[in-house]
Amino acid sequence: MMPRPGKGDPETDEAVYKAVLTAILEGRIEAGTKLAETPLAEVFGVSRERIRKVLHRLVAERRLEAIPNRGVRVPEPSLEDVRAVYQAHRVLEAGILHALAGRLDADLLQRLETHIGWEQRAAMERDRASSVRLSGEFHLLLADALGNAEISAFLRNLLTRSSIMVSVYESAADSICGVHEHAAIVEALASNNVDKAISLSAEHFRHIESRLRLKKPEVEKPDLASLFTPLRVPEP
Amino acid sequence: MMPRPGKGDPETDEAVYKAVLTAILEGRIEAGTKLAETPLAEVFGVSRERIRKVLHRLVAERRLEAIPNRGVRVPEPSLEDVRAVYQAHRVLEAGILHALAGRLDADLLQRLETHIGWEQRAAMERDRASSVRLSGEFHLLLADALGNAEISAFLRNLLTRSSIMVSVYESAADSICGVHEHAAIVEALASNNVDKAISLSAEHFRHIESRLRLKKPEVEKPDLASLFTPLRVPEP
DNA sequence: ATTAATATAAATGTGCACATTTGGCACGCC
DNA sequence: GGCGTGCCAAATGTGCACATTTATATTAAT
Repeated sequence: MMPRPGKGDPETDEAVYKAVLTAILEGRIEAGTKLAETPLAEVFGVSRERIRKVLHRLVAERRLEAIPNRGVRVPEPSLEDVRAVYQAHRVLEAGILHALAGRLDADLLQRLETHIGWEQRAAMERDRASSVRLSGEFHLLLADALGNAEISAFLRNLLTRSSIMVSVYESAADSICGVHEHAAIVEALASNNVDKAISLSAEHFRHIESRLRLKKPEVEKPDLASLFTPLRVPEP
Repeated sequence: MMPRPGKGDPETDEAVYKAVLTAILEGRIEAGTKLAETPLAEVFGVSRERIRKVLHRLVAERRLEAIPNRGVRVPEPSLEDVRAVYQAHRVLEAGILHALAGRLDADLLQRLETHIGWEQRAAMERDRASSVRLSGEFHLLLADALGNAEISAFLRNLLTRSSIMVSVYESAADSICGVHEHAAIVEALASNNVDKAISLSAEHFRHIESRLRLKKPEVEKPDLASLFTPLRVPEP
C-alpha cells in the first residue's frame, strides 16, 4: 500500500528542510524575520515537533540563529561577516590553485572553458540569476578538481553563505564583469603560471568585496505561506 | 534562588554535549561503538530527550553517524578519509601562508617561536599527549593570525577530525620529529620566503600522511559509565 | 500624561507515553 | 542439516500535554 504523503514518511523531514533552506538561500525570507514554530507547522501541515527538529538542524548549520526561549530568525550578517566569507574564499582558492599546479589536465581545462562560455552567454543576456549561479559553480569546478570532499564541502558552505548575503548587500553594479577575470585565471592556469593565477584570483575577490554596498531594507512583508515552495498537504 | 544542577539548567545540555564530544575526541570510545539513547540517559542521569538532542547535534556536526531506526555510532574513518583531511589541511595552510605574506609582524613571530619552544620541551620529555595537542595549536596559531572566523572554525574542525583519527590509525613513529619542520616553516616566514614556507608546509603534511598506519583494533570493551568524565548527578 | 508594575497571553522547552521499526530467536518446512 | 518464516523484545521515532519564559497590554499611581 502506498504511504500517504503527509504522515510517517521519512521524506517529509527532508522536504520541509529543503523548502525552508531554499527559501533562505534564495533570499525569499528577509533577514531578521522570526520563524515561529507554530505558524510553520500550520503552513506545512505537519506537527510542531517536526518543524522543531528541522529548525534545530538549520541552527546547527549556522543557517539560522537561535535565541533561547525566543525562537529562531534568519541572521542579519554584518559587513564584517560578508568580508570574512569572501576573504576565506580567497585564502582557500589560493591554496586550491597552488595544489592544482601540475595536475591540470586537458579535460579540466576543457570543462573550465566551456563553463566560461556559459557565463559569457548569461552575461550577454543580462540573466543575473544565472550569472550568480554560474559564477559560484566556476569556483566549485576548481575546488572539485582536487577530488577532496572536505574542501568541496567547505567551499559549498561558503558559497551558500555568500549567496544569502548578496540578497542583503546588493551591489549596485552587477557581477557580470567578473567573467573576464574568470577567463584570465584559466588562461594563467593553462600557461602553467600558478603565481599569476593566484594573484588574479585574489584581485578577483577584492573586486567583489569592493562592490559590496549596503542595501536598503524593503518594507514589504508577505505572509509565511507564500514564502515556501508549495508543499502538498493531505486532503482531509 | 539557586538553580538545581540537574534540572532546567541550560548548562546541562552543554555539559552532556562536551562530555560526549571530548570522549569521542580523546578516542576513549572505540570506533564503531554504538551509542544507545537509553543507557546514555541513565549514565548521565538526564532524560532521554536531552541525550537525543545532543546526539542529533553531534550527527549534524559529522562527529557521529546515524542509521535510521538503528541509532548512532562513532564513525570508523577509512584511510582515504584521513588522507582527505590532511590534504585539506595542506591546501588550506598553503593559502594561509600565502595570505600571511607581508602581514607578518614581530608579535606573531614571537608567539610562534615561543610555541615551538613548548613543543621542543614536550618532545624532549616524551610527552606524547602534549606533543599532539601543541602540534595542532601551532597550525591554529597560523590560521588565527588572519583573524578570520570562517578559516579558524574550518581548521578547528579539521584538527578535531584528525585527532580522532590518530587514535585509530596510530603511527608507529611518534609525531615528535615534526617540531623541526614547524621551526623551519617559521624560519622561512621570518625571512619573508613565503614560497619556501609553503613548500616546507606541504612536505610536513606529506610526512604526517606517510606515517599513517593501520592500527590493530583492541578487543577491550569497557562499560559506558567509565568512558565519560564524571558528571555530578543530583542527590535524591 | 508618563511611567512602572502586574497580569495575561503566546511561544518555546521538556518529559512522558505510545507507535513503529529492527534484530534476534525459535519453530517448522524443505 | 540448512533455510525460510513468523513471533517477540528492545530501541528509535513521534505526538501530546504541561511547565516555563517572554512580550504585551492594561491599570494604577506619581
